Amino acid sequence: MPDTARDKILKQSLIFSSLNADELAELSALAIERRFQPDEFVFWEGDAPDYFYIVVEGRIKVLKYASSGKEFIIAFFGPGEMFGEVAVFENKPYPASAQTAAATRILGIQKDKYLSFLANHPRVAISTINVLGGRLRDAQNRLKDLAGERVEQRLARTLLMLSAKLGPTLPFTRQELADMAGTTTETAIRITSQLKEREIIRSVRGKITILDADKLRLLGEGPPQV
Amino acid sequence: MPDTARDKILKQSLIFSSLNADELAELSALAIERRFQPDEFVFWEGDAPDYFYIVVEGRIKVLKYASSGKEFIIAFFGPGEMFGEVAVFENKPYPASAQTAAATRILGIQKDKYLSFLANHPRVAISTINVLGGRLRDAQNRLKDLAGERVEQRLARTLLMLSAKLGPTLPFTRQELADMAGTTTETAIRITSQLKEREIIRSVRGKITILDADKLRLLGEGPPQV
DNA sequence: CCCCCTGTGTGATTTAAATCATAGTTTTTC
DNA sequence: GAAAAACTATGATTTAAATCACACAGGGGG
Repeated sequence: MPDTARDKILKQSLIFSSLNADELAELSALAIERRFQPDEFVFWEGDAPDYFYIVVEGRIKVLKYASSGKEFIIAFFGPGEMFGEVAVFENKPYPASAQTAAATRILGIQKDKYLSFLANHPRVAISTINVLGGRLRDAQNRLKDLAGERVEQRLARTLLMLSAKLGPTLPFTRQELADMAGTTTETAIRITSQLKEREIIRSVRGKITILDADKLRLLGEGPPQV
Repeated sequence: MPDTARDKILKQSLIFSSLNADELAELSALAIERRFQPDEFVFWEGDAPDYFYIVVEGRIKVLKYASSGKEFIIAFFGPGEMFGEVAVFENKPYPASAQTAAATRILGIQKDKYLSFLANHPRVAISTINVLGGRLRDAQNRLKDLAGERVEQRLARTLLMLSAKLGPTLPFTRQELADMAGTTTETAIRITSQLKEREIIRSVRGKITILDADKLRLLGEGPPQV
């Protein structure tokens, strides 16, 4: 049973863009589709990794919990992006949980099937390496930020990172922002309020629009007192 | 000119273990060797990524600087481990600097040559995916720690992570430990002094030996007050 | 239509950890 | 073999950000 939306997503996905129609069909045949309501969990940290996933429609939040229960958001993923891959390529339990942030359709491919597909499609393996490389680069940047930058700068950089991917209008609450930047909701509210004051951002409930990316960049780069 | 030490390292390296003698020779022919004194820089953050590297002998420290100048150590790499790979697979400047931590020999392979080698050796590509997956997992764990755990726990986890790789005796100063855990030298000294008091670790200048990994794990996992 | 929950906003207080300061001790260097 | 540098140590003080506490607005669901 052909599903055009599904194949279109696969084709447009960064990892599979090199595949021709036949190969896409082959891949598509391996996949099963799952549908979720908002806020459902696709898997939990610690689960055995049977599947690796690609978002077809909607939004996935990947997160971990600190020992205090505090949530840390590793990333949001949208259509065409893969998630759950770390566990699969390592054959260890999922290192984080995945929760839908909206009504979401995803494609799941069984670990073993995907690994043999990879072995037979070197270009897909290379793309996978590229995607993982990019994620590793991002993670290392954030590590440095969390270890050495202050909250205001971390928030500024988080906003910039998000807008590089999603454009100037960001569909996140202050709480989500805080959970991505490693701070508290109150602090995130305080700082974004200042940014509104200075007309660097605009915001309505659950949405933040970046008005002046340059100023934000300045804020993120260095301490204001320098 | 055959170099047995060099070929041995390649063979033992996680990424190349699947290659046979011919393939190893092919790879070896692509590589050039570079030698460094301690504390020299192999590349700087922002440099154009011409080469990707494998450590033959010695130790490489990969690090980034916060805007304050504070150093954050992303990782140490020893014989058989690759570094500088993120930049190469993404064709962007090196996202971090690499400095030798001892007299060090490394093998460098030109980006383009390595990419075509990968394309022709799917098993190496798969191994690369595995290594990147592992590093991504580690990075995400550390992100969560830096965002949500307190310094004592971060230090405990840093020690455990290191000892999982290197054994119970760790060749690091308090300063290096601090730069890995995202804290200051003074704080790292204070906390490790407490750990010595409680006979969880032992230490001499520049070396830390873990005596009681279980207690350390307990410390790292949860807040003591729970 | 009203209630409730979620998101935003702000003030007061606390606290963990950074910063500043000083010193002893071991290793390296000239 | 003396001097310098690196590492460890510890006390006092400051500070950024968390925590606690309360209030209000708007949107969605019953």
